[in-house]
Parts: sequence; structure tokens; C-alpha cells
Amino acid sequence: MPRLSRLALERAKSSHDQIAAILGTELLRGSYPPGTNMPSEPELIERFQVSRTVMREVMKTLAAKGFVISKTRVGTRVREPVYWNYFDADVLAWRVRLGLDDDFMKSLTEVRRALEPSAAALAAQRRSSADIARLRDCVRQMARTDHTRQSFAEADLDFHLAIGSASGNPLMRSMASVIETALVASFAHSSPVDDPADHEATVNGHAAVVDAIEAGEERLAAEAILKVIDIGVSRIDITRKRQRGAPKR
Amino acid sequence: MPRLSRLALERAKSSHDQIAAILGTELLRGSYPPGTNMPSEPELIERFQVSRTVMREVMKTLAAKGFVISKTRVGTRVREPVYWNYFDADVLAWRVRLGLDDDFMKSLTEVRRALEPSAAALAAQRRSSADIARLRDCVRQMARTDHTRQSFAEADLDFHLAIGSASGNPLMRSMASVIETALVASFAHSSPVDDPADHEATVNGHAAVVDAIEAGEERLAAEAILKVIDIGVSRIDITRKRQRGAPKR
DNA sequence: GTGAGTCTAATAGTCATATTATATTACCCT
DNA sequence: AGGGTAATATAATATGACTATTAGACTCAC
Repeated sequence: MPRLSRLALERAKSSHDQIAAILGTELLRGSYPPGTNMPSEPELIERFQVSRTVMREVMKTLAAKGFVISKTRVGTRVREPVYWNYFDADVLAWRVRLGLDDDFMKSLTEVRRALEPSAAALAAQRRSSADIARLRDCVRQMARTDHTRQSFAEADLDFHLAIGSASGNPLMRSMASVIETALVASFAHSSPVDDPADHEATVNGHAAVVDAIEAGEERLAAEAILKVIDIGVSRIDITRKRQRGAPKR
Repeated sequence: MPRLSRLALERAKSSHDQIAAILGTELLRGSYPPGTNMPSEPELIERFQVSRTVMREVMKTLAAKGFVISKTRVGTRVREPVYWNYFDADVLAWRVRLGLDDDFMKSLTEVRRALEPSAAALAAQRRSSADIARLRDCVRQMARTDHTRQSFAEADLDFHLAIGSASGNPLMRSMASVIETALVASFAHSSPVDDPADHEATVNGHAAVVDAIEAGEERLAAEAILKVIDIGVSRIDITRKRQRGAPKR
């Protein structure tokens, strides 16, 4: 099974995707202030050296994600950030590539702390045996001792996606798949596998979530997953402080 | 201020948007099973009687929203629903147009019950005076006695958007704007303005949320907004039962 | 037979150009 | 001055040609 780089921001896509990523990143960075116009079609064509067709399809992509809106005779206007679809795999990938600053991580964590306990509680309500089997399997994968940061991150991702599925709510599931992907990217900086004690604690935390779900204990499940999230966050904080104190590169 | 039809599903857009809406709706309805191919470009061109340019841009839009993925020589394949961007204003609008069945409303409510209390709690944490003033103003608007269903729905929408803003979390704000829009559409069926007592209770419920936020009482704010949500849900349930019992049209 | 290489054809991707629709601006007429 | 109208800039749509990619068939050596 070739599950190479689900997390890695894939490279060498079509010219379309590359340009969309470039402009999307620039928009996220604020290079084109909301309410103003993007450069006109001819300018962008000149800049990227592509045909009008490609340029237009890129703009359609950005429009579909809520970044811009094109109107005849007025040009392509940048919309207010409120309308941007942050919950989009591409957008989040662009955002991640821009850097995981503290503010962004904080926002993401807040959303996660809001959603995941609810998802876990719902899972405890429905608790189909298939879902529980899948969750158990995820925990088993996480417990393996031969993990790289990357492989552990993927196992962790699978677990949280499984929670989303087990909630039985397609909207939850959809959000989970997007948010977690971004979150897991942070494992590049700090990972439980760096420390056996941390690893064990993390695995046990996840196992506790499954236990609570299987027992149908909604409240317990919610609390357990909250604990898992907070452990992860504190690890990131610690790592950051340490890096700030003695920057390695 | 021309705030005519923020909720109304606008009509007579470009051929592009119309076709995207049609295909998007069909996808949501399940007319094209995940994993299968969409009709080929020529077929779709034939069906909609548009140029290849337009057809391709429509496909780009659907691809940008996660519905399909196009590859040379294999065609345009429908992706698994997990990847669909439900949290997209257009997608949700299509979904709403498809009908607000019980399952969907339930999913939406579950997400709302997860997110809004957190947003309110965060708002209580930060509680800028500007945000509180804005919220108070929203409540004042809701309290007006000359509301139509539509105008009340918009005032309600504004309130929940303001909560999202006050949370200080751009991701929360972004989700709020999408979810609420769909939710508010349900006011077409049942609205607090139909019953003065209901109206008053609803307004008081919202005011209580603002009070809690102003006082910095996170827990209280979360509980208060949960109550507001649940009142709305029970109204919808009651209306539905009544309609089922004695269908009016 | 089996497997590695090669060819073919189907399909989306890209390009270039022309025409049309629409909104802004400025102008003109009353 | 006001309201309609024409000029104009810009994106929207159309068309047809060419390119790139790759699934699937086909070939051939072993």
C-alpha cells in the first residue's frame, strides 16, 4: 500500500495547481488587501507565462475557495477574509506552508477542542462495533515502537479521522479530515516518539478514549480526548520554548 | 444599505455558476457515485450546450471544492464524500436547495452545539467592548416587533456571526458564517416571530448570552448559547410534527 | 507462459484568437 | 443639473488546434 506522503505537500503538480498555490499563499499572506483588485488577467498571464485559459481556471479555483470574485469590467476583487474557506485541504496546506505561527496554532487548537470532544461523545452514543474495532486498530498501530515521526503522525491522524467517522456525522468527519491534516504537520517539530515515556502516555491517552466510547460514556470520552489534545499542545509549547531558548539552526 | 437577499439563493448567475450548481446538486444527491467517472467533457458539453472553456471551468470549480479530480486519460473521477467541502457557502446552498431533511439538520445542529458554546466562551474570555456593543445592537434589532420571518432570520444570523467575530478566532468566524447561513434558511419553515411569547423568550435567551460574555463568565456564556440553540431546534421539531400531523399544502 | 518493454488511442491539459456581455465612465441632450 | 446614452475596458464565452499523459493492448525476448 503506497501511502507515501499524505502529509507532505506534494510537489510538481500541474501548472494550474502551482499557480493557484502561489497566488493562494500570497493572498493568505495579505499581499493583496481585501477589497482591492488582483492584477488584471494580462498582467498575471505575463507574470506566470501561461495561457489565458490556465490563468482563468486558476482564478476560478480561487473564486471557488472564496478568495476572490470576478466581475466583467471591474476585474477580480479580493474578498474579505471572512469568506475564505479555511476548511479546505488546499487552503490549509497553503497556510501551513506559510508557517505555523503561534496564533494560527492557537486558533486551530481552539477549534479542535470544540469539535473533537463532541465527536467523541457522539461516537460513544452510536458506538458501532466496526468503528470500535477500527479505533482499536489505530491505537495498536500507534503503539508500535518502530515509528518515525512521520509514520507516528499518520497513525495519529488515522485515529482522529476514525473518531470523526465514528461520530456518524458527515460534517464532523469532513472537518476532522481537514483540521487534523494541518495539526499533524506540526509533528514535524515535536513528536511523542522522541521520548518513550511520552509515547506511552500518548498511546494510553488514546486507548482511554476508545474505552470510554466502547462503554458508551459520552462525558468520559469527551474528557479523554480533550486530555489527548492538551498533551499534544503542551508538548509543542515545551518544544518551542526550548527551541527559542537555544535555537539549533 | 441593500441587504436584500443574503439568504435567498440568488438566481440568474453566469452559465458557469448555474451549471456548477446543477452538477454540484446532482453530486450531493448521489447521482454520480464516488469512485466512478463523471460524464466525459464532450458529453457534458453536449448536455449543457456550452463551450469547452466553460465546461472546464465548471469542473475546476467542482475540483476546488473537493468533489472531483481530473486526470489526463482517466477522466474526471468523483471523490469520496469525505473530501467534499461541506463548509463552503456554495456547497451548503446547494445542499439546502436539495432539501433540509432531518438527518442533515441533525448533523448541522450537532456541529453547532459543538462550536458555538466554545465560540461564546472564547468571546467571554476576550470580551472587547466593541464586540459587546455590536452584540447588544444585534439583540436590539432582534427585539423589534415589526419583523417578518426573513428580517428576523437576518437579525438572528447577524447575532451568531457577531459571536463568531467576538471569539477572536478567524477559523470560528469562518465556520460560523457558513453554518449559520444554512441554519437560518430553516426559519423559512418556522420562526419565533409567529408567536409573541416565543419571540420574547428567544430575544431574552440571546440577551443572556451577551450578559454572560460581558461578565466574562465563560461557562455561563456557553450554557446560555446552548439553550438558544436548543430552543430553536425544539421549535423546528414541533413545527415539523404539526405539519406531518396536518399537512397544510 | 511470463514479464519487461513499446505502441496506441483516449482523454484531459494547454494555447491562441475571436466574439460577446456587462458595468463603468463620460458625454450629451433636454 | 439630471437622466439617458454611447464609448470603453474588462471579464465571459466560444472555437479549434495542438500537447501531454497514461491505461491498456500488444510485442517480443527469455
